[in-house]
Amino acid sequence: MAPESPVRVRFAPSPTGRLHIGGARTALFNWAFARRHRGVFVLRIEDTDAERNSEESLRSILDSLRWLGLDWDEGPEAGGERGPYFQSQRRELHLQTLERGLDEGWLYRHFTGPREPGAGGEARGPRELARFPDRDLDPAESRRRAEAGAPFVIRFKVPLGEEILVEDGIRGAVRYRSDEVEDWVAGRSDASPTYNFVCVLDDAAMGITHVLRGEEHLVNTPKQVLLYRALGLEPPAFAHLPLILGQDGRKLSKRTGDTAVEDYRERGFPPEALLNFLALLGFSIDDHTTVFGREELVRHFDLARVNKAGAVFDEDKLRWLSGEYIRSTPVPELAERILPWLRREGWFPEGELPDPERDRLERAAAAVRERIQTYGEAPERLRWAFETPDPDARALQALGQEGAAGLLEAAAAALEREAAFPPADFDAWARDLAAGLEVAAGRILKPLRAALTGTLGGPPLAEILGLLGREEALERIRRAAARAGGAAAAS
RNA sequence: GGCCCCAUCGUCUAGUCUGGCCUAGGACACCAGGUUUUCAUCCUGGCAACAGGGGUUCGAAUCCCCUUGGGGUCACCA
Repeated sequence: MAPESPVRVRFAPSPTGRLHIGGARTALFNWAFARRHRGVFVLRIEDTDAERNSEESLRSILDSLRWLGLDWDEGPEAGGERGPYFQSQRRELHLQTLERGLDEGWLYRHFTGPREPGAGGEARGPRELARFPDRDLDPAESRRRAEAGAPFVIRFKVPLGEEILVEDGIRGAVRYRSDEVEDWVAGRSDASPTYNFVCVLDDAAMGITHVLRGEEHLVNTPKQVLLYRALGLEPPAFAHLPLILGQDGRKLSKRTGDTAVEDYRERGFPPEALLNFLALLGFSIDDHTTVFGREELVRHFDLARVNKAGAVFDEDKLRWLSGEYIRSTPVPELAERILPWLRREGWFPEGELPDPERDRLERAAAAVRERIQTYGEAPERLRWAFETPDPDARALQALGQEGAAGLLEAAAAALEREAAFPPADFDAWARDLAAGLEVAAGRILKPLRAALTGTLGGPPLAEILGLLGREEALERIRRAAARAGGAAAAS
């Protein structure tokens, strides 16, 4: 792009629901494109569907964008010179332009009977495009009937026999013949303008230079290009992003799984991971870079590197990436991140944590860091530490082993004798203990683990001991010893 | 069905524009082995793809055509 025409892109969601994964990816690519070209990223709210709009949706969308770290330069709560940023606030311009189109003859009133329910709808044949006789109605007559109260919608009078060339930044040249474009509705019977109409007016008013949007909009493009022509305006550059597909290979929808960004947030995916994953859907930096952050994305973002084919949303890969980010998070920060989930279990109080609690939290974070892929998995991995464990089958077996009771008693006694808790060099301590009792280390360690956590997996014993604390640990060991096979201890 | 888009491992992709360096590279998943007191992490190895057919060319994953397959869209929703 020429330097004198700075890039201006926009993300234009309608506040009729939470931010969808597909929308987030569109926002991300627009954001990256703007940042890459030192341009402006605009957020515009398409709130023209009064029926379905909600304040709650708007809040949720802004929230999700911010959570992902996608900051907008102009838009709600950011302001800007090219506002308003709520579509509904441009109503005056929209209505005036509707009038103008009628006057200039590129729009016409289509007088409808008592609410023709959509001209077509179902599978339609080749030439049954929406063209209506009112197209050629005398303007004066048209006005007269309107004033007489006859119901009508306003349609775009698609010129016949024209070629419409869309130079798509991702797909290249896409050609349409205007004869294949229907006389689309620009103004509803209640006088409100429709999406295709206002979208163009707003993009023009806001000086949008590049429109990057989902492929489902590709077929809208010829309609919009025709409108730009009628308006005597130069259309922006278009680029249609490949669709995000569900496991079934179709456009991602609620049927296939979670589709809202908030769903992933609630399940405890780090925003960096979701962002990274989204960037990988239809884009790649090179032949080997998989894990990268926003800065790197911006540095490398290029429409030429965006794919044409749709991409299946693979949650396994998202989970892996998420685990990757968690493992690279420093313990104190990870502690902070998983805290909300642990609080939800009632394991930590609200408010500032006192030092002992903070220490416990960090030990907990360290214990799960390499064992979870989402923050949401932390509680299940840590339950044993905060609640009395219920030994599982394998743990029971370990506890029932010959001599388990005696070995546990011996371990408890040895632990009690140690000045430090847990022993400074746990491995050496365990070795010595095993040697003293003349058994293999595993004979002691397994039941110990079972007694402490109720399962045979989990973090290293030293960490378990540290997290539990001397008192609780000893109590668990003794309690388990009392229940373990005591008779066998003698043998 | 009309129109439009697309087509490399099961999945995300590199390579395609600017044919040869591709006996097609990386990642996820899966399988096997190793490290680890356990689980996990980590390391090593393995499995696995150019949809099919015609051209063009000395040479095609790369260019052209056809077929097949998949998707999008056909609202007074955006």
